[in-house]
Amino acid sequence: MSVTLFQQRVYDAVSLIPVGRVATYKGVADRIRCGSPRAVGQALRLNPFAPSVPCHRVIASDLTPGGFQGERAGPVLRRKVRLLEHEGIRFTGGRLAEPERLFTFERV
DNA sequence: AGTCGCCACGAAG
DNA sequence: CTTCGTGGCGACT
Repeated sequence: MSVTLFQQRVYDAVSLIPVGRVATYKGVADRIRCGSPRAVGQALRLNPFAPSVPCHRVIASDLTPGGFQGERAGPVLRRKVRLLEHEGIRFTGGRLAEPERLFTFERV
C-alpha cells in the first residue's frame, strides 16, 4: 500500500473541497501544479482513502460527472451522482445544473 | 537504467 | 465526433 507524493498532493487538495461544492480534475491539477488532469484522475482511481477523501466531488471540466471507482458509466457512476445529489448538487441532462457550485482552489 | 501502454482529462480540429 | 498533448505510474526488458 504505497502512496506516492503526487497522490498525497491530490488527496490533500481534494480534501479541501467543501460539502455542497464540486471541483474539476483540471482545477485540482492546477492547484497542485500538474499539467495533466488525467494524472489526477489516475490518482483518484487508486484512492485508498475513500470515502475520507471525497473523490466523488471531482467532476470533469465540461461539467459531466467524470468517473467513479474505475467506472465511467453505469450504475457505479450513478452512485456518484446520487452521493452528490445527497449533498445538494443537482445534475440535469447529464451535466452540473448549477455551475456556481464549482469550487475553485486558491492560487498558490 | 530505459521503454511501453494505459488512464475517472482537456483542448483543438 | 476524432485526434492529439499530457504527466504519472505499473509492468516489462
